[in-house]
Amino acid sequence: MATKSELTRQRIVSAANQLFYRKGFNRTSFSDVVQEAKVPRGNIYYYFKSKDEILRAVVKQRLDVTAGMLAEWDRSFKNPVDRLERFVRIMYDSTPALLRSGCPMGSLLTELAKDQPNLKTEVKALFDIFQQWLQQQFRELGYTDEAYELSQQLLARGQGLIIVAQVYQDPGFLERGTKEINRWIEELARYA
Amino acid sequence: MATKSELTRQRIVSAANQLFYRKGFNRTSFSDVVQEAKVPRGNIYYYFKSKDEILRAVVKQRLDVTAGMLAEWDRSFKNPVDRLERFVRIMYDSTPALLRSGCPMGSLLTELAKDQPNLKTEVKALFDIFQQWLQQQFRELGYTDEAYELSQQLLARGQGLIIVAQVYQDPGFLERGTKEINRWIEELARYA
DNA sequence: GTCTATAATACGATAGAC
DNA sequence: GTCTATCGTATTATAGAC
Repeated sequence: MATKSELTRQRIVSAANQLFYRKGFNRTSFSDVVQEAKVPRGNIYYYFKSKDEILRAVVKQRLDVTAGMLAEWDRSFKNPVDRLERFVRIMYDSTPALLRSGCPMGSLLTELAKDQPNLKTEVKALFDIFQQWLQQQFRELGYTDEAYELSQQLLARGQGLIIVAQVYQDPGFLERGTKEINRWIEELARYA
Repeated sequence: MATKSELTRQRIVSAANQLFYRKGFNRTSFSDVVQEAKVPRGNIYYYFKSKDEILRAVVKQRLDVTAGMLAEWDRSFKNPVDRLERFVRIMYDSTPALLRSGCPMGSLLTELAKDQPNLKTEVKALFDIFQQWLQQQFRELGYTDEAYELSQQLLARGQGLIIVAQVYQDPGFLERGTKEINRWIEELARYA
């Protein structure tokens, strides 16, 4: 049920989600969140009793959105190559945001992995959902044993591309990189 | 001249350097730094008038250390392939630190690129010094026009490897990845 | 349930004694 | 130059009125 309460809570989570991406988790204050969400100051503690809990809600929301997206891709594309290339295309499609704030899951993990191990574990789930889906695609391509390794390699390639493109503010590097990844995928498919 | 003042300053920079790597820049407080450096509380403002200035000193120190290391590699290895593979070996040699805290320059840049553009620019210099050295090696391999692109690709591969290895706490992924990069380098050398 | 006022703390930074 | 004491601010979090 979409009570007023539920909607307010949702606004807080969405505001926090954006801010964690644009400013980072540690530099985002409660003041930032309530301002962005247009919720009165102390009210946030009615919904979340700590900042960590907001992060958990943000991760859960991202997981839900991602799960929906992946399910949609599964329906839209019958061929695992098309699915993998659809995944790669996110990087191309969201170039401006990636150049500005990096990878939404990679940058968050990098920040929290340093000395917030509990929060890092939460964020790892964002990698897991993509990794498992990618692994499934490689399995369907015929790479039964290598599927896990290949899924990690694809994630690593994406992360590396995004960071270097961000450092040098170079959308072309991102574009060339995604094309190269697609060539790699097609070659894997050919020799499967 | 190594006055007592200089040594104290150096201790502050070294402490900050370690803490920025292990905890991140924004989560490292002055209290952390003076405690680690064993310098009295307010004393730090005699040497640095702001936290940003400490970061600048840390970057400068890292640049000096890196420049010395690269010069040493230039002396030790005559072959650009050997030099490139020596570069790749840092990742293998520093596996435990990378799994714990990520790439010293990549993770710092990811943190600061979000909404501290001035500090991001400072940290970019750490990428530049490696990038230019790598570009020079690819040039010497015969890849005149492609040297810049190849240097970025090598940086990107390294960054990607480190992040995924850190997410999954998987030293094997890092090791296999560095070997794969070496194969790539040798193939480039072969077809130069 | 919703919101204001405010506590409690940690932060970066300053003033000024020695 | 070195250090202590402390300021002003921003932070997370709470108490309690409505």
